[in-house]
Amino acid sequence: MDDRAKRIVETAVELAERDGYQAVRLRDVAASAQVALGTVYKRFASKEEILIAALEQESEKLVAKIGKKTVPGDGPRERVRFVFSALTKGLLRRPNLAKALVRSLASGDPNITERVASFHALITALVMAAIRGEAAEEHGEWGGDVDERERTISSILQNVWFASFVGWAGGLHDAPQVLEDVDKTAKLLLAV
Amino acid sequence: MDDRAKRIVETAVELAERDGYQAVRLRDVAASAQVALGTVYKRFASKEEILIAALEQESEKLVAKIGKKTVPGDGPRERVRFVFSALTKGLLRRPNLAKALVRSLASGDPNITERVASFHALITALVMAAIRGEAAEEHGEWGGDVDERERTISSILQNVWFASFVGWAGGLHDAPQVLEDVDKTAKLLLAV
DNA sequence: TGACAAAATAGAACACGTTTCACTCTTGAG
DNA sequence: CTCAAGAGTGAAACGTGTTCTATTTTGTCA
Repeated sequence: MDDRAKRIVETAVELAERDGYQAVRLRDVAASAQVALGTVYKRFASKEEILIAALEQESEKLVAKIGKKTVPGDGPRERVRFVFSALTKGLLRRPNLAKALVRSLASGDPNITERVASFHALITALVMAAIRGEAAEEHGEWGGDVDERERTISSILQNVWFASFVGWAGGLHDAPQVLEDVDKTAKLLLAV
Repeated sequence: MDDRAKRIVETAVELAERDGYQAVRLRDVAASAQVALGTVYKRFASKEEILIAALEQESEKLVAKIGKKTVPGDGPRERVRFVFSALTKGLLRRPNLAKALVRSLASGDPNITERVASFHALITALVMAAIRGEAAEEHGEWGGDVDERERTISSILQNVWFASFVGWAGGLHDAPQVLEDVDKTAKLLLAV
């Protein structure tokens, strides 16, 4: 990502953080990033793509912080709770931004499918590492020893988290509920 | 819902079914429904609200069909599978419509929170009935005997289904995967 | 340094959701 | 039957995402 692209994403993040999705007006983004509107569209195909790039950036930051060292906690359940708590709190630190990002994530835009998938993969790696009590850093090659059951459980937890997060974004319930939903699920799926 | 409102929703459904969300142009909806654009906005606050009304209508039809009689199947797991299968297939019969509806459901628009919640409740009732092996019809007053564990499991299954459905709508995976995700979850959460 | 292709720019233009307005039609109370 | 109030209408207008174009700037290479 070149300099201009970075400024564009950064500006979008600032606007989304301050006033939410609808406040990310591309003319404003362009102006704030000191770039022409045409340049914005040279870098990104749509508003959604800018926000997905922002999600990628933000989630990578978060995951880097969370996944760097071994997840603390005594058993899988506690570690899973830790990871989702960190993830949720990290995102909720800027609620408007989080809502805007979730909206893009759930937009169903076929052009961003790949990025959505990679976000999914990122979280899966994190959760699996938490279940096993490892650091997620080495998400490259952990060979064929991926337990199918663990993968399934990670996927379920992630789906529950995502759905609940979308619910939060839509005003269906508050933030602690998101964590509680994940926690209840973990209680049923993980022995300890 | 008066006559005009019905025509509006019906037209929106037709357009969404034919060519998806972006094809639901409100000027076209108005024209096709033989109504002025202002009348559309007298009935519905936004495009999202029209689509949510459509979702309500469609899901009520589906649930009526599914929930009328006792869900077939030998154990909770089989019955849950039946319900989600019917739900998923029913929606996938018109994929473009389904995608458009999911998009509205996940839009995060605060103005439709209540309808989203009631959709949620509808599915929950259906799933709980399936677990118990009852008909969902009497979702009114089944008193204080709502098993907390059953409610939690229903909620998890629903969340997994929703998240996976959103994934399908975004092109992340195909339709059978949605059912498989739910099924795997049910296998882990329900004894039989 | 000069020429030229690629990239950036300013700004107009278009599409569609949404709002507004001036006008007409329908309806129901008296 | 009359008429005021509300509902419906057609059209214009606005905001913002997206596209297009003509012009200028930039970076590379001879």
